[in-house]
Amino acid sequence: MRAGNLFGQTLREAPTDAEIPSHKLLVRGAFIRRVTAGIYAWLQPGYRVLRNVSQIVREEMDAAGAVEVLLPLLQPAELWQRTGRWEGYGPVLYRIKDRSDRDFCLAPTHEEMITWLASTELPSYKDLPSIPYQIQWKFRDEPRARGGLLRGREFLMKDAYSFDVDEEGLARSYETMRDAYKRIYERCGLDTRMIEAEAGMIGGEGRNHEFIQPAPSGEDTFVACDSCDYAANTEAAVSRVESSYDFGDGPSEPQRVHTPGAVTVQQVSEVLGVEPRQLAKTLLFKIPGRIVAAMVPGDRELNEYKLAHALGDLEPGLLNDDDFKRLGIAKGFTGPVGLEGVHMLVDHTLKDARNIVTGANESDFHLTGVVPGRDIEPDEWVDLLVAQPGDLCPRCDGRLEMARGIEVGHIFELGTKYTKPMEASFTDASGQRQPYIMGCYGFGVSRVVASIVEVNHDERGIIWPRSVAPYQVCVVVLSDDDKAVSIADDLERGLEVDGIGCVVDDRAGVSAGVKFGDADLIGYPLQVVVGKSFVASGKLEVKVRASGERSEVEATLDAVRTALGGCP
RNA sequence: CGGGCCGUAGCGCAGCUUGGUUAGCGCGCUUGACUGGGGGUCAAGAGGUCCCGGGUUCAAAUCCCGGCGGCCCGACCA
Repeated sequence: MRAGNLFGQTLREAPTDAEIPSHKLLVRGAFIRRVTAGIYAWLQPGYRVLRNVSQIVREEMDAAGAVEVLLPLLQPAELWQRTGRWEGYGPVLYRIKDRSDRDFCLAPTHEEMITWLASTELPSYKDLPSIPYQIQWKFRDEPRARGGLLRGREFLMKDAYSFDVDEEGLARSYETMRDAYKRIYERCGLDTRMIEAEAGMIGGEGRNHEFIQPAPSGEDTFVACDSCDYAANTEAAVSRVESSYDFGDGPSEPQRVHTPGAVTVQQVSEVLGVEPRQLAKTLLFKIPGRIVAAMVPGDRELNEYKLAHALGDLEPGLLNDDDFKRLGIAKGFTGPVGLEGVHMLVDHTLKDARNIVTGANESDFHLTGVVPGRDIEPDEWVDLLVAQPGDLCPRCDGRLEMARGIEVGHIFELGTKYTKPMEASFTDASGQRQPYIMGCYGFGVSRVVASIVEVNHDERGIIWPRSVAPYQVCVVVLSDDDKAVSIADDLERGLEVDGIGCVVDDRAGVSAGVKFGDADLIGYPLQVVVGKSFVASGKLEVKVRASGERSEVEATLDAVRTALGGCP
């Protein structure tokens, strides 16, 4: 490939809308162009990287026994109505009507489609297990697209789905995919961490894990133990709280104190001259048919996912002002004592609490000296806290640390979540119809491209690992001497025979500085310089992009291959 | 959906406060010359619905109203 034939222009400055390194560098290097929020055109080098990542995924999926298919992007509403996700997906689902007013959507994921196909293609237990997968575009009308390729409204995903006869089979499929994922990330030059996670919109009944690439630009926060391998998304993390909420003997019964206008934990603790942790927050939620109170220490956050799980996976909504008015509850002064007709969940760290402060259920008043178990009788003691750095690990005596990362994959044991409502079943050995036991395995292909750049760049540009680089070698031609031109041709041809992509930058009238700048920005793993020193001495200069190391080598294909072998 | 900021040439920006020649600058692009190992120099050019609509005014990029689009933080989410 001649540098002059690439479709695209490198930019010296990144557009203002780009903030994170991968977005800036991918745009500057002419890998991608923004069309509108969250939608990108892939230019030639970008598309090559995307294909390289896809190919690694394909090889590992095939090696793991998965089989590649291709499912439609445009799907009829009926399919989605069967699982309730036509409504459930809400505004994130792109909806379209055809000429006769039938509803369609652009697929945000493909569980419905693959499950619908399974019944006809996998009728017998003899057909199982089966793991179809595809590499296909997904469409989600995100509330906030951001970070270039990190969160797009259109993005490329590898999605695999496993169908098994029973839970044991699912566990095996799950582990097969998990191991394949580890190999894929490694081959892409990423150093991901597998963590426990929330299942979210995909749902499911069993295990689910996220693969996270640690990076400051990542959107996910996770906690990790400093001494064992426990790691979990903050949404799902379990932790042990070290500090005690026992504030000693207090009065023999709660005391009503005047706290005019003090609504927040901060305000109340200032008015009463106590630490925020001596307070307990009582938050009220509604779920169909009842009101729920959730109580946590004043210095801690409530984890709404944990609350939802404690309530049988119903989604609790915070009470609004009208609800408070209707129920006659004093907003800002809610407390557990005397709260009638609500289901009360109290975080288990408060089990041994004594002498704490709560709302009095009366405007401008709080109660001090409250003792859970004596003054209030919770319906349930449960874990309701968002894990914090410094908390103790649930598995060992280590401490949890917090970090940010990019979610580059998410795998789920679904069980029968989709196969039951869609009546997808096979015939077992005894002739009975059974729902498939299903798993699904998402891998963000375009997001991985961005993640690789997040992790592999410097102030000059991208540093692609060889495995995914758009081209592995750039021959920078700085002389129009016949010898220089012909060695560049020879190298390109020779490398291409080996399947090694090579760009020859022989653009006329372009200064050496521009060529070097582009080569560094685009991030070819190896640069080979053919200039006046070659004309004079017959030696080539090679530069390893990652280390910046330069050396002189013989002007032979073998010497260049050897130099390339020294690149990451 | 809440808070903040922003829309002027392909990209980055100035001009707007205080309305008034032909709307400017850098990069990039075109042509020519020089140059030729880290974004080089000189000269000449091309390129604009000043986001859209309405209003005020003799006169609007500039002031007012409404809309659309974008970015960031939060909420939410693979």
